[in-house]
Amino acid sequence: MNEKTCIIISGPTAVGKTSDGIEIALQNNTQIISADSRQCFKELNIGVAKPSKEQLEKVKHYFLNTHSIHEEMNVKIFEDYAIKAVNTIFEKNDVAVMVGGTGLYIKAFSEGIDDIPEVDESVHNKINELYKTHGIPWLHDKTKTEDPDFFLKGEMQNPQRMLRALEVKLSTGKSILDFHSGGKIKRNFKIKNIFLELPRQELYNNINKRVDEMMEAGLLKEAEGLFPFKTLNALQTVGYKELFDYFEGKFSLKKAIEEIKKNTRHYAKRQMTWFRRYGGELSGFR
RNA sequence: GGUGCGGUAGCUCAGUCGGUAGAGCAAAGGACUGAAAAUCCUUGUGUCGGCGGUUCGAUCCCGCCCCACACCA
Repeated sequence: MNEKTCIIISGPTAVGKTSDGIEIALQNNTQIISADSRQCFKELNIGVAKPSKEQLEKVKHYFLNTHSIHEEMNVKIFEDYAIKAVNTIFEKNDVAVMVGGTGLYIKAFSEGIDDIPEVDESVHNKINELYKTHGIPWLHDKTKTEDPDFFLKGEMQNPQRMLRALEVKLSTGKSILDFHSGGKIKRNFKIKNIFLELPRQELYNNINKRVDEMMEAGLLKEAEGLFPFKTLNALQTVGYKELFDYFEGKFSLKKAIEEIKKNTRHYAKRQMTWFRRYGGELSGFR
C-alpha cells in the first residue's frame, strides 16, 4: 500500500496560493511543484507574480524558471514533467505539494490526459495560415468537411478548438474526439485538494493592488525587453500583452494598466469557474 | 447674468415622426484534453434630471427649476 500523498493547492490568481503553499511545504519538510503555465518561463518574472527569492530559498520549486519562452510548452509536457517531479520528491518524502492556478495542468496531473500523436508541424502551420487569410468561414467549412463528428459535437464557434481539431484530423486521419477517452488515470499516490477562495471584492482589491506593485517593481521595463517576442504563445499573457499594445500606441499607459487589472480580474473569474466545477468532484479538506 | 449644447443601465452613448427603451464597455454566470494568464458562449427594468402643463397616453412637445460643459458679458 502506497501512502504517498500530493497536496494540491489551487485557486484564483492573487488569492495567496504561493505563501500558503510554502507554509504547507515547510510543515511537511517537502518541496513544491508549480502548476502554472507562465511561471515556468525564466524570461517572465514580475508580471507572472513568481515567488520571491527569499521564498524560493526556503523551498525548492519544480517547474519554475525551468523553460524558455522559445520552447514549446503544453499540458502534456507539464504532465510528464510533474509526474517525474513528484516521484523524485517521493523518493525522500511521503508528501509533495503542488501549487498553481492552471486548472488544465492540475487536471492532467490528477487524472491524466489522453495521448494524442504529435501533429505535423507543416500541417499546423499551413492551416493556421489559411485561417489567417480566409477567416472563420473557411475554418468552419473545412472543419465541417474534414471532421463531421467534431462539427456536430465540438465547439464550432471557437476558432482555437477548430484549428486543433483540424490539425489532429489532418495529421492522424482520426477525429480528435476519437482520442478523448473520458477516462481518468488512477495515480499511484493520494491527492488532497485545497481550493483557496476569497470574497470577490477582496480578491479584486488584491489584484488591483498587485498590478500597481508590479508596475513599481519595473514591469514596464521587463515588457519592453520582451516586446520583440510578442507573438510567441508564452507572451499571450496578461500583464505583457497590454503593455505591448501601449508600446504600439494603441492606448495610453494609464489605460494599459487599467486593462491589465481588468484582464486579471477576468482571468481570476475563469479560474473560479474552473475550480468550482472540479472542486465538486474532488474532495477538498478545507 | 446672457446664449448654446447636454442630463437615458455602473460608464460612454444611441433612440422613441408621442404608445414607458437599446448598443458597446464594465459586471455576473458558463464551457473548455497539447496556446489554458489562451480561446469561446450566455445574460440588459432603468423614478429616460425634478416639478407642472398639453394629450386617451409624455422619456419624447411646452413652461419653470436644478446640474454639467462651452462661449459671450
